[in-house]
Amino acid sequence: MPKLGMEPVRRRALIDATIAAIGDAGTLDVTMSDIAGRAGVSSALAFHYFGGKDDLLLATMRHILAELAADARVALKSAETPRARLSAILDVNFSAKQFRPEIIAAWLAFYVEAQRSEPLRRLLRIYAGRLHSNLMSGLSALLPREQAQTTAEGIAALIDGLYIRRALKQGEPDAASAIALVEDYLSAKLP
Amino acid sequence: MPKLGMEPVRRRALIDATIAAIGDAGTLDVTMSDIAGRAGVSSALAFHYFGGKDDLLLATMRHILAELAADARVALKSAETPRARLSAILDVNFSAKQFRPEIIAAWLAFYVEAQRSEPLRRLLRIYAGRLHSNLMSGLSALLPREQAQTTAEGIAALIDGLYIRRALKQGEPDAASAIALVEDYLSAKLP
Amino acid sequence: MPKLGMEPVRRRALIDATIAAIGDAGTLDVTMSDIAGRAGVSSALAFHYFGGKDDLLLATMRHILAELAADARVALKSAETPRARLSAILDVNFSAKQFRPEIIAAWLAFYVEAQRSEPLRRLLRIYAGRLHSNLMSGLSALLPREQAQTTAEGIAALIDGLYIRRALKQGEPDAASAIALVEDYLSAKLP
Amino acid sequence: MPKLGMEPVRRRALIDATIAAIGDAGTLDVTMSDIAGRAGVSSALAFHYFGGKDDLLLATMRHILAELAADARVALKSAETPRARLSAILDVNFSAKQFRPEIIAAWLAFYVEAQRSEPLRRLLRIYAGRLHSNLMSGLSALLPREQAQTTAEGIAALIDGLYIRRALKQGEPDAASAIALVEDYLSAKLP
DNA sequence: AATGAATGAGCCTTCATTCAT
DNA sequence: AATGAATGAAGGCTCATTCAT
Repeated sequence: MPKLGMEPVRRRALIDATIAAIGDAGTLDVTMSDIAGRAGVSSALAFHYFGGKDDLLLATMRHILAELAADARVALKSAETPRARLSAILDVNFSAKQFRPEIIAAWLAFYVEAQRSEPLRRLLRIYAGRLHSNLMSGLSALLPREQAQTTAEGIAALIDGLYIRRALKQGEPDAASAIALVEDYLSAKLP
Repeated sequence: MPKLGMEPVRRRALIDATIAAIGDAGTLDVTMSDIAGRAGVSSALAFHYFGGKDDLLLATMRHILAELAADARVALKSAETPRARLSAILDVNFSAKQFRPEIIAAWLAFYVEAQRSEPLRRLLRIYAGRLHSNLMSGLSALLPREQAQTTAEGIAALIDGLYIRRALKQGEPDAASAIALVEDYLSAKLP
Repeated sequence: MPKLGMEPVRRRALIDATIAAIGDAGTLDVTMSDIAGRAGVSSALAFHYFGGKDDLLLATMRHILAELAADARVALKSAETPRARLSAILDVNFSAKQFRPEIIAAWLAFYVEAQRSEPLRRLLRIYAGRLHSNLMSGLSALLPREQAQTTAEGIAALIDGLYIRRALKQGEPDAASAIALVEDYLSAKLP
Repeated sequence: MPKLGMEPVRRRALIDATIAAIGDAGTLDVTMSDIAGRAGVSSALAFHYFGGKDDLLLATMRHILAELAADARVALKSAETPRARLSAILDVNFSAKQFRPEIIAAWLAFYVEAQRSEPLRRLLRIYAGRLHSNLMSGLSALLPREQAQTTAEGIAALIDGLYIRRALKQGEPDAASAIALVEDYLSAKLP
């Protein structure tokens, strides 16, 4: 029973289904039919709205990054000191919403795919740039320029490293200890 | 004209071809035909020697890890202080032989695949364990147990993070600055 | 705001769009969506007015043939001798309006399709019959019955042959030389 | 039960099956599965040997034209006068082997497709050139240059026209009357 | 009068895998 | 030891068509 204004609803449902499918499979190697099935529509509709598999995947990654960016924006708004900004960023990156098996799996899968897809690479680079500048917004008040840069890179690498290492473990991700590890790094670096 | 004793030669050629193929593609999503073609044999031969694609892939990962382990063993043998052991480990992980685009790509691809393949996950866990104990063999003499543990985990995460972040860059990997970053971390942590 | 009396307007727009689409594609293998898009309406409307793709195609061919018949009727009206009738027929068939790339493409495509579609075949046969009788209306005064028949068939085949051979050439169709060729044939046949 | 040296056998079977399929359908719009099924193999094999549908289609047209060229070569070899050469060409073009429903259907379908496919267009142009030069090899001894050219073009157009008009008829093609028509044209043109 | 929403069916293509030789 | 021959299964994508609004 066709209704009007379904487009945004379907788009969102398909993106959510894509994340779920990738989360289950641990790869981008999921079928359009699977995704569409999870969203409760035919695969043809997914093509109708997104044009093709690559586009759906790209839209999905874009969605994930947009959520992350929105969360970060909110968290930073209530941080009152540079040090608090840093903790806020970590909290967001390892929040219950982000540090979930599905999101982690999608994250990794997209990283791998980025080696082949220029648009995807661009997307991830933008995210990396945003993370870096967010980190610098806290670090540059606490460390000399050079050291701030190095530390920002270190934190970024640590975050990605902690994400990827999750792939080897089973059970629920342990955000607390991940955060603790990065905070420990920060403590060692800050005077 | 069939020759005798070709088996080890073919196996090695196929594994090298697999690494090359994965390196070019940036995924495990390479065909057996492509791999066999690169090795100069028919794809049927790859099946003959390895049984199937998964097995070939597993053998390839095993080979990469074995090389890494061998390199580490050699490097640690000539390290004379605990601190030197740590640097030796870093040097090996970011050596010209390991920190190459192909190996990096394979690494990532296998990490992702590990989410689906138990044998692969086991393999990577063994490597992670080995890295951890290698790091501890240096750290436990320099830091209290607890701190040594945390630092070892931090370094391991940093290494993986630096590997994964390579996927976003182009051009040759910059081993020197990767090492510098980890060494900087170490300096901050060690008294 | 729905308007009244839109039906004939839409039907005509859709038929014109069909000719244009076939002309561009060189096949009947055009999508209803493409056609509807060119006509500025939704594809559902095309179904509403024509019932289905085959019906739209048939209506289009019918339209082309009707135009041709109308042109022929006018041209023959002002022809005063049998010989003039023949030239008039040729002029119409190779007129700027008929001997256009789009029409030629449609023509061929429909001929091919006629092998599968009985209604289409009937349509083309009617056109063939009309052409034949038009030609006879000139020839029978100039040649004995038998010879007139043969000549009419020859001219008809020549016309179709000249149309089909256009498919291999590029650039604008050269009506003049086509007409010259048939006129040359006529001159040879007429005493 | 795999045998060696099957390649040429399969290629030929697939080309024959393609002609048959096109003949039955009256279009190039036949499926690879249908073709492969007729040839008694899986569709995957058709891809294996030909690379894709377009390539198989092209190979099929090439095959048809090669057969025609071979027949023409033989027929011309035993023609002893210029006039005999002309009749020989007609006999070949309307021989029982060429003027068959399947070949006619394929012919037309390829003509239509030529509007879209450059390689196909090139192929048909080569055939047209060959027919023209064959015709000129007879005509240039019988008519002044200019007239010979025109006549060659006329005959070529007549042949194609007679082929295309077959699409409207049913039952077996009537080669005799087709030849008679062209011969009549020739008689009128030759002194 | 007109369309957005939705889908079933089908096609091209790829690939891991098998097997007789 | 090595391969040519062959295929089943699956996936991305397209399109004519329907229907409630």
